Amino acid sequence: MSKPDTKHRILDAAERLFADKGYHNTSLRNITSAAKANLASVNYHFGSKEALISEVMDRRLAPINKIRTERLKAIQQTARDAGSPPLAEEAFCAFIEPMFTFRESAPNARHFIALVGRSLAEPDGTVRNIFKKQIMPVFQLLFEVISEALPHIPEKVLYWRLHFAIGSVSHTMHCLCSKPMIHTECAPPQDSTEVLRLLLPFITAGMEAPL
Amino acid sequence: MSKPDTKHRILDAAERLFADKGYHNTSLRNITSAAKANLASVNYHFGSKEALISEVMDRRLAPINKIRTERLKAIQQTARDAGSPPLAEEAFCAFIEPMFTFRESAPNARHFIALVGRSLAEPDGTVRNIFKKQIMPVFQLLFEVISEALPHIPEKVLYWRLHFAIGSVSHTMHCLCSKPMIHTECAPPQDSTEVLRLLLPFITAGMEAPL
DNA sequence: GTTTATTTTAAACGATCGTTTGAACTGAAG
DNA sequence: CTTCAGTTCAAACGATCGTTTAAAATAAAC
Repeated sequence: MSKPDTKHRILDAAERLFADKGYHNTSLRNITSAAKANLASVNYHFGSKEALISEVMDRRLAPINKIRTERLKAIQQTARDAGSPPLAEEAFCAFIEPMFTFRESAPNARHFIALVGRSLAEPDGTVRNIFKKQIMPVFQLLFEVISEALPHIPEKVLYWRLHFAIGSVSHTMHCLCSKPMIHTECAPPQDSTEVLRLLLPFITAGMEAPL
Repeated sequence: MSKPDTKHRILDAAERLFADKGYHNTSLRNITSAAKANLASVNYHFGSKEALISEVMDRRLAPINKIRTERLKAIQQTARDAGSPPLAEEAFCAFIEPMFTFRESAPNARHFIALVGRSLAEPDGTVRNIFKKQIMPVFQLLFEVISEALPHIPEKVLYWRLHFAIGSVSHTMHCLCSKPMIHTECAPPQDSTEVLRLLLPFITAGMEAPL
């Protein structure tokens, strides 16, 4: 951490500001002044604003997606060895839990989670494509495992249900940081694992719903 | 439509561009040139960019939310008259279907649906608050009806499940306009009512999931 | 200590933003 | 025809954007 200290500070500040105000509404001057760095240092260390957001996303998503992939493949292998289908709930847990775990792992980690939660809804292709590139293989694998878990459900139905589930997850992730929508009393969860324990049964029941 | 023709053209162009590129990434020059209007006409007719997006949202949301409210109140009244709880699926249908119906009602209506779907994920408070102001009473009413439909489920659980359901809905609404996430073959629905018929059982099963 | 390579800095670049201005145009009322 | 409110228009406002430049500062190598 001796030399590229500036780089880290920029990444941290960018992560927080992108999550709070969005990509287009955050200027490089906002970021560099928050990071106590010179304006030109962003273009020096990263090349461009787009390369910066790309690196902001990648440094967190890569390890998280690695864990997700490992867990999903383990579930797949265990089920095949046992000759019985995997559990849909376990598959979704493997997909979702790493995000919640990371969220609690560091004081500023929740900013990134909100950023990721918003990524799929980003109207601009820049952010969305960066996120898609990272998440697509995991989605594919998740879809595989879910297909094996629920072989009686047609692929097209499964596709859309997975789509709905992703909506629940991403909406939850970026809402855990902001103000509650309906009831002020219900909203603030100190420990987000409580939300995970509510989210998993919801998704599982939806996925397994009768046709 | 004789005099304020420009106002309509601006609203339509703004609706499409805000949905496609987002609020901050769409300039008034983009809008006025698409609407074949003068740059200053936005500030003349609306006052500001923020007042414009507000009117873009309101002119569609107001009638849709009126329908939703009427249907939800009718469900509530019918159930109370019959002395039996309402059906959760009917309540969600009353909430969701008007959006899908509107989406198919005009060739350009789908742009607005995408805009609304993104609104809750907007990092900027401007757009989100405009949308919240319109949607909050409907959310409250929906929560009421769902509470009566599922009285055995604790309020806090119900709150979060409704939260998850809203995530599914909004994600679906803004994704119906863009590229599919996973399978190219599954995605493009000509008639979005097919998606509604898949979405409702998913949400209902999730809401009614065992504790 | 001198010479390299790396990083930081202040200043400026051209472009675009939302908004404002004041004159030109419009069409119906007097 | 003249008057006048309503509308459109070209032009400019100051501010901010992402990026670039070239010099200054720092660290590393010899």
